[in-house]
Amino acid sequence: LHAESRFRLRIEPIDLDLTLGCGQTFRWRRDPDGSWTGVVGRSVLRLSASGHGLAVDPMAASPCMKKELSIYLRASDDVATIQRNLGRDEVLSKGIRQVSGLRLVKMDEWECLISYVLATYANIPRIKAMIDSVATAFGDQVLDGVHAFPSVNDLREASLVDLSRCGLGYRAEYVRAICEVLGPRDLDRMKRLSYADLRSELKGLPGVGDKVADCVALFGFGRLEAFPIDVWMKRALSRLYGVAGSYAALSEFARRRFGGFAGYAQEYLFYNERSLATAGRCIFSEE
DNA sequence: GCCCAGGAGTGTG
DNA sequence: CACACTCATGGG
Repeated sequence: LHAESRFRLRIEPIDLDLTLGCGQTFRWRRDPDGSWTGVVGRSVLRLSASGHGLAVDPMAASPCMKKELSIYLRASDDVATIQRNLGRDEVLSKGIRQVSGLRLVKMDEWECLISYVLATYANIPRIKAMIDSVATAFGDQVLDGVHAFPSVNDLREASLVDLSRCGLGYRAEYVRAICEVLGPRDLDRMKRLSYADLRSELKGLPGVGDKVADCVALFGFGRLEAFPIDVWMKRALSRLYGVAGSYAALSEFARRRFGGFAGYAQEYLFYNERSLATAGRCIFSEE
């Protein structure tokens, strides 16, 4: 690890508040000046808006950080095409331009899996605290007070007691069990599975049900057709589309309605529903 | 102190 | 398949 100077990343459109603050990823914090500092792989990066992209200040740099960040922020996603596609939806059509800077992220598969197992039945501030605590306890320090997310082997060596000390509650047992069940090459192999097969294999892991499996498929494995449905999405689907029912039924609704970019639609709707609850503001409304 | 959380697992009707 | 109950804990 060595210090490196600031560089630019061409990526457009992107809004850091929307992308890093919407609750899809948990290792970023917003600085008072509007920049965001977080951990990607073994790099610690400070991002700020700059012209047609981002200015990146590496606080701790790793060899492939530019490529890693580009992948992480899904720089090659053609947001204009995605929005044109989703904009055919009557509900999304009106306000979709306001969230054009909300990009999905593509996290490391392992980090994403554990993060969303921890995310069950907890609020976002607590999820961040749990993940920071796990990283601090078991991950390599890459900068003063900042630790990379622990590898499979790092966590495999952690005892259940030490995991519990991170404030994970009953989730500690899930993490331990996943370390036990998951073979060293399993996640790599799963990258080649179809969405349906990937989903069903993820659901075979302890602590992974319908919703977590879809989150990991979307934010970890980059399957844009995945449409995670949590309490917020149930509210959104009920309020905006008048639909309710089982996970399978709502999934089928989303698949037919939003198609291969359902994941983007999900994050737009998730952000919208949460900002309605927390700030009383919303972009999308029912017909 | 109370409430609830980007649910999952298990048991029962 | 639908529902009920429990799970351990901390941030708001």
